Amino acid sequence: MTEALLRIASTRGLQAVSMREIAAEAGVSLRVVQYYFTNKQALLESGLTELGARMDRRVKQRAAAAAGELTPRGVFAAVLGTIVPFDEQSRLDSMAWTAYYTAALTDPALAAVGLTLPNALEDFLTVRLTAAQQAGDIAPDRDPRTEVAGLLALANGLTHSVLSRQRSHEAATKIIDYHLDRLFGPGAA
Amino acid sequence: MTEALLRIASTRGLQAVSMREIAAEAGVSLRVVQYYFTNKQALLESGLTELGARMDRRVKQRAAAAAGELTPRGVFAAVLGTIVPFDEQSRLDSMAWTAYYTAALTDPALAAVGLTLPNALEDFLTVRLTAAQQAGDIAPDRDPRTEVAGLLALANGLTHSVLSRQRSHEAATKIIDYHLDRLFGPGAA
DNA sequence: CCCGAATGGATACAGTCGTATCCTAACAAT
DNA sequence: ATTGTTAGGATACGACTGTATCCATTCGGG
Repeated sequence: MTEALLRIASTRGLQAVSMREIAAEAGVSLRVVQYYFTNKQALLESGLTELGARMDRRVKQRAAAAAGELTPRGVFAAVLGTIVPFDEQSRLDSMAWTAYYTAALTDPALAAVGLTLPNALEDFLTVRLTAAQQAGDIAPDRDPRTEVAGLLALANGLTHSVLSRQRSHEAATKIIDYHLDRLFGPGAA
Repeated sequence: MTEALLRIASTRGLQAVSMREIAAEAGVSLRVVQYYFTNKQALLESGLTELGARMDRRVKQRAAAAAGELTPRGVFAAVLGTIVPFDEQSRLDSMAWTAYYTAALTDPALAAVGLTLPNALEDFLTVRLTAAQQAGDIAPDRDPRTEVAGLLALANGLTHSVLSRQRSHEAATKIIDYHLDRLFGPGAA
């Protein structure tokens, strides 16, 4: 049901999401949609929550795949590489995510839910980078939080250019790797 | 009239834009809105065009203010510094721009208009950076287009974090300057 | 057995949407 | 002076929206 919502949001936009459209997409009656989600607001929030859960799942999946050698750089490559859409499903999810992000800019209720994950991500990576700095993996004159903010902003910006088909996933990944090389590269300690 | 449209789009979102709302905001009757813009589609496109014109004006204004010493780095600082919102008006315009960008992801008609300026910007900066490279201002092993793409993505990502009030304009500018230092810094030639 | 809760189909309601139509004015050119 | 174009007020239309109501099932515990 929430899947039907996200399918519509990612292909036709959040403004095309109506209770009747979701009912049709999910193959149920309007009443059923009303039954499981009392409000449209509740429905929208459930979509955002599900989107966050998917993102979380993807990061963990990717981290598990690259397990064993979880270097600080590996963690960053996994997380940032997950933000930029890399297959059709993650592209669709990114579309929906962008739609939600934009809606949240003018809808405080959505903003509260939507900012949770990005903030958690920034905190998580900052902790990791601070630890990496103390271990001598990156130069001491770098400010971990600023670096993390820059990398996340870069990943988000690249996501946009990938979504609008200005750039391929590979091109975006190369740019990220380039920046990670700079951060974790030689002359770090 | 188009101003009324952008005022609504930037404060209440593009989905809150209706012909009647614009009429009320502009203090005219519904018929007048219909008269000057035959379609809602035409109305939306006029808003996007106006938004691009404003952005263009701002860049030129900033370039003129920093005139005289138009180093390659100065050009980049001016352009990227203009992308990240720096006052209330540019913040509102960025809000509207984001709304349009998102709408364009699922509306081909808007995408055609909306991709013109970003592409022109990337081309413009790439030409500048290529020239700077030939003049020895940046290292020969850098790929100008890739660098430009990375910087624009960074500026766009930072814009988002500024809009959602995760970061101040000053913090964003500092991150950009840091990256420009790296690109144009010593050891370039 | 049966009765209340969970589940869901059908339909109705008031509002908003984009668009179209009908009717005045004003003003410029013939 | 009349005619045509530009400009705009008032209102109507059908489509769609979120939400509410009324009713029919199904099903598990008393």
